[in-house]
Amino acid sequence: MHDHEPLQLEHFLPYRLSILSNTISGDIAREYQQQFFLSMTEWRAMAILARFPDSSAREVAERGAMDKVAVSRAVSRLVGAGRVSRDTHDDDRRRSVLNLTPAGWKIHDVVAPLARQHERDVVGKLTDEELATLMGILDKLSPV
Amino acid sequence: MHDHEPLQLEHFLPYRLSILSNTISGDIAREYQQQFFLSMTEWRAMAILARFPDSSAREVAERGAMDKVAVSRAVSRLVGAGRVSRDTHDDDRRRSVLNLTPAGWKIHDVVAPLARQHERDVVGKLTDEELATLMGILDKLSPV
DNA sequence: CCTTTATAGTTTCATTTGTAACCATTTGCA
DNA sequence: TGCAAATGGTTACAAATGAAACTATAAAGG
Repeated sequence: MHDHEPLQLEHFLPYRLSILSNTISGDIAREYQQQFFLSMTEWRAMAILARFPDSSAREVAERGAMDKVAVSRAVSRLVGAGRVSRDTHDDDRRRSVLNLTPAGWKIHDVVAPLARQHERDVVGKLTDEELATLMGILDKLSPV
Repeated sequence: MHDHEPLQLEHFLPYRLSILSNTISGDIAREYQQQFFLSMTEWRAMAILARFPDSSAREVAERGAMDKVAVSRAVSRLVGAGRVSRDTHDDDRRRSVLNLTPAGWKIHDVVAPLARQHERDVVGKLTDEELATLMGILDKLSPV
């Protein structure tokens, strides 16, 4: 009678991708959350500020594909915790100028290697060719 | 002096994967959320029940890699909306026996093709070889 | 100039989510 | 048996998130 055609979730790309991504990100996050009371958004903001000092909140949001409210909140907490400094831009007083503080760098220098190691563990399961293909696929599929 | 070695987020796999996955899942979700007031978790539960009728909440959680609280809430809403029926298992009265109702199937039969089409759009950007490699990678990296 | 419009960022409020504690029932085993 | 441990599921409370409204500053156009 009715031909319902359920999805085969186990072969459904968006679903599989979402599980994999959550697993990987979650595994890393758990480690630094315990040690530093650092949310994923906060860590992402810190990583961006490490790489692009003097960014404004908007730039952090753009580079991290996060929304500006999330960034605003993450930055307030980071500033409150003394991990990020917030100044006002000289030429545009709406804009903030964000940077890691020494305390922020100290955390960064623990978490970044940890994240890198975790990535190596994941990537280590792939052949060089698979990795290359995967990066190519990400380039193709990713927005921007 | 200090050698801080910031992460290169733009080449950092967990980060790129997370952006891609959120983009893809978010795009699909936006469509059915508007039309049916259906959260991603609810839709996922429905898709699982379509494919595995008579599942218990725990089975839904397991198959969907969701946590049991999320499932419990999604199922209550679905039952409340008349989209899923909940009975008690004959041999184990702790266990629920869940199924799509006719109203649930009706929604399923709209959303499933929509999801499939969206996947085709995404997958269409890849060559056959890339897709095969990607699925292989997902098999390798995925838990279970 | 001075008014309108755009941009940076924050706040507020409702909703969602995550964790832990909690019932009810069932299972394992002394 | 009967009692502790395990399991299925819900509830309660705190924290995270998202959308919209809001403030402050800057840019654009008459």
